[in-house]
Amino acid sequence: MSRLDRSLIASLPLFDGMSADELDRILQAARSLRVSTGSTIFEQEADAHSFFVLLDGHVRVIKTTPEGQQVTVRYITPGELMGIAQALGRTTYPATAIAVVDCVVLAWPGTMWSQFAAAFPSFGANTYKTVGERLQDTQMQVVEMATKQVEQRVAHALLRLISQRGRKTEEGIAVDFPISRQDIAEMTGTTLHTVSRLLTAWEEKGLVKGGRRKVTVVEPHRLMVLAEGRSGAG
Amino acid sequence: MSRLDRSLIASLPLFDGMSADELDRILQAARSLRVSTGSTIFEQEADAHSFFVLLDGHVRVIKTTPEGQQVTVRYITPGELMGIAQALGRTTYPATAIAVVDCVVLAWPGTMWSQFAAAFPSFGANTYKTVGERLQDTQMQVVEMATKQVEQRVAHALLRLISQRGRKTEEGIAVDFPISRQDIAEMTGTTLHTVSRLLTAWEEKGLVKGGRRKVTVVEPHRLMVLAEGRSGAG
DNA sequence: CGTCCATTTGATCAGGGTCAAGACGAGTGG
DNA sequence: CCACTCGTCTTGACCCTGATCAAATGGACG
Repeated sequence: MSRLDRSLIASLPLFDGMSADELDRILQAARSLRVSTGSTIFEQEADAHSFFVLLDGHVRVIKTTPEGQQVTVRYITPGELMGIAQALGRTTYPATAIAVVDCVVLAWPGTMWSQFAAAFPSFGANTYKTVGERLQDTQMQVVEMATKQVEQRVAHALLRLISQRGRKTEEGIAVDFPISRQDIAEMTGTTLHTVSRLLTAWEEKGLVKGGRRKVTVVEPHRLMVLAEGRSGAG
Repeated sequence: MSRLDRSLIASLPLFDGMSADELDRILQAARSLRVSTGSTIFEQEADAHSFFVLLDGHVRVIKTTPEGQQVTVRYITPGELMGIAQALGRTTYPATAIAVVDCVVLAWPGTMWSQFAAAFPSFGANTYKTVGERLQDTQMQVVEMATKQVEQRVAHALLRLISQRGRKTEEGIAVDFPISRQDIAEMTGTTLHTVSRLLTAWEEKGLVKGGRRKVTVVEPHRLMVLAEGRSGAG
């Protein structure tokens, strides 16, 4: 295995304020993995042997119910932590992580998490900030599911996708990894049929442009109006 | 104001592993408040001047949408932290907290949170454990809302209420604070009408017993069967 | 060229929201 | 002590959103 260079992680907010020497020490403990599309990085209920940072690619984090239904909890972008069961006081992973494209990740033994947090205060603080942000995101999602119609939820989900993982094209802003109708349904608590119907309707109105495992938002602003919902919109 | 005695907090898990001296130092910085039923302890979007520990009573934490709809995020039990915007890296409260009965709370200036976390590592660790647990609870809730029918969600909510805040009576296990149909609706993302119909139906089957702002679960086990839902239940 | 997967689209229908009244019970003021 | 009022709860009627069932179409890739 080739030596990991500190430039891999130096620019990540997670390691903000750490010296070159500290970064090297952290990297020494890491191993880097290539994960091919569709492979599982860690699995719900499994022993949390490691925690990870995604360097490149995109990861979908899902929870599966006892009945086998899947709910997508979040997508992970390069630079983000994942599988931090230790930071949540758990010994098993609360969800499953699947690479939606070929990925590069760094992995550390789970037991090192508390050492890192103690030795590098900014690392601990940044992790907890991440956890705090995820709590707020998740609470927002609960509010949305409790109060908004499916159409608004799907519109919101699309807007979040393009704002955080969008890529400009000549047609508009596309989600820069393959995403199916089923995937969107699992993010919003609906069915692929409903998502398909919505996207078709929006495409007819010129708001979006679809494709096989592909969505491009043509008119973000009008989609935003839709996402706000009917109250006050006549 | 009378001096606060360390016995008030010594038994709380949050302060586990702290010496008498440390507890005294923490209490010196605290002020205690009595909050009467229905009063607001802190308000969504307001500047997070303080964080709190509930000593006695029950608190409902709600989020209000721009359209004015309310969603109950959680109920706080004695001993729990609340309003810990600082631990989430925020300067404003993400939700509103309302006393559902007369309450006693301790409050500390928000600026002290990071000092506490630094000076008393177990305090910091315990807080983050709380945040982690809430993240998991909230994710569970998302999964439930995405995959379960209203009947199952309401059944689950009731079971959680009595398991965490239940009081045994001769009729069964009652929620030990006043809770209306509307409150239950706001916890589960439905309407008071649907909750009312469900409770009436369950009462006819002998599962629960209702009352004005009061619910008693007579047969937790049968309610649990309902909460599991139809898949596999015939 | 055939197979597999994603997507589309139609038809049906039920869960549960909305609208509308009323009943019930608790607290209040006369 | 009673009448009144307000907030909670119940119940009926209706209907809409979105799930379910079913099938066909269309690309992508081997």
